[in-house]
Amino acid sequence: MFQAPRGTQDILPEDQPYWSFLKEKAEELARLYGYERIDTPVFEVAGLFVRTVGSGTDIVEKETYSFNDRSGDQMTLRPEGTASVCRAYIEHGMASCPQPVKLFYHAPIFRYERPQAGRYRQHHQFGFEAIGDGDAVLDAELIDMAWRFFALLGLRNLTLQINSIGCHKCRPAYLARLKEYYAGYKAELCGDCKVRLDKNTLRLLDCKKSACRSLMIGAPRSVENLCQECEEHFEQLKSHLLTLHLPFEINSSLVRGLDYYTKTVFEIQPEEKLGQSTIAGGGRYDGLLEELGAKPTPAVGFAAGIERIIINLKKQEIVIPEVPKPLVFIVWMGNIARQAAVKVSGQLRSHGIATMMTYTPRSLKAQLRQADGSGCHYVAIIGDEEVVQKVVMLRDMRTARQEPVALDMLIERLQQKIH
RNA sequence: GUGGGUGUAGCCCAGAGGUCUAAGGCGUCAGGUUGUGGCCCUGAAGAUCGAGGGUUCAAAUCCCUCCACCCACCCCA
Repeated sequence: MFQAPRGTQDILPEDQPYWSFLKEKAEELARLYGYERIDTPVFEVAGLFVRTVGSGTDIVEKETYSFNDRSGDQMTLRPEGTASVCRAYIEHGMASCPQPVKLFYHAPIFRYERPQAGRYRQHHQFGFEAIGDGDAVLDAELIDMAWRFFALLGLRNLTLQINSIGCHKCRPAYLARLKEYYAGYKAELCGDCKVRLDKNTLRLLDCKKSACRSLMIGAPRSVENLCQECEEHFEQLKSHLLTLHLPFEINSSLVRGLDYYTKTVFEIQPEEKLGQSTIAGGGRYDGLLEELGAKPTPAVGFAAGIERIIINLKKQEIVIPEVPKPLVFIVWMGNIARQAAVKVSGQLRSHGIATMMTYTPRSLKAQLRQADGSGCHYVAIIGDEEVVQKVVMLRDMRTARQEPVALDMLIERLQQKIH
């Protein structure tokens, strides 16, 4: 038997209300902050991600789904959303639009990882990117937007952590200091961190091993090693966040796994951690557009993981709006009545009235059971009697009352019921 | 990629070498007379016991391999 590929999942009807709910709220959020929808291809030329996310990152180094197409070009299923949006911004000359250009998307994301709770090989993200403005006000607005998203969804007990990791001017010096510090304790570092020392110095800061964590306390902090521009930016960001009453905390060991971040980085997590905890993360990426060949263009963005949000909505038992059920279920007895049922169903639907019906002959009892299970508010019963009298027996399943309604009055009557 | 756990019908699960021709609940379908649902009752369908190999007179039950899922690490949404 075939199964869905490892780390992927079918989204069944019972879960769809969560997905529609989230999409609605994301669209509401986008409207609220002036973001427009963009969709980009599921796959891109492989080099796009190598260039932006970084060749040394885990995402690019060992997690991509890549393939050669029939002409031999190397393609990659997108492992994140930002690079594609930036590519589209450049490709369509959006630098000529009023800046910043604010775009949002929701898209499947592919990463070849070992699946576990809240971590899949195909997962879905909402992403919001604001390209073309470097002011800290925009960072603050974006963080405010991320925070508001979860408020709109009704999620409680979240934490907002921010940090600044500097820019291409001040970061090299900071990294050198950090490396120098840790090099002095090389013998005490865990195996992973010995590798990080040379390859990914920033990540030394968020190792979870207790020995490394105690070293982290004395480590130089990025926020204390910013250049003047970055420091001012960070100060302004904090001030604007306070103005917006956002309950942020500064986490100086917050770093992100993509190379393109500069200055602001932030994450939102549930207090009660279940498995993979981060439900949204992002930051500023002032060097990314330039890296792709555009003139220097500042930008900020964040992404939120849909599956992880749903896990938390369920955990917090948040009630999702129900998807409405059809209004009418038509049941019938006998071949002549069947003809009438087919005709009525067509007429109802032509008038926008959601209708279900029985197909194969069954006992009236069985049909009513099915109608009951369908959740339809009304059942229209058609038998020989009704056909002769040109009526249907319209039964209200909630009150269990029923009355004959003339066929030519049916639509009008049902439209009244809707209001 | 590393380590640990689990794997019995669509779902939840009993079962711990012969009494398993695998039990129960939910769900599905059909009935409980002649045109009426939600409760209740009856019945039916549905399982090569994750797959393959082995041990044994005998395996869902023991062993090995593989696969999948779950959990942690790693990484990230």
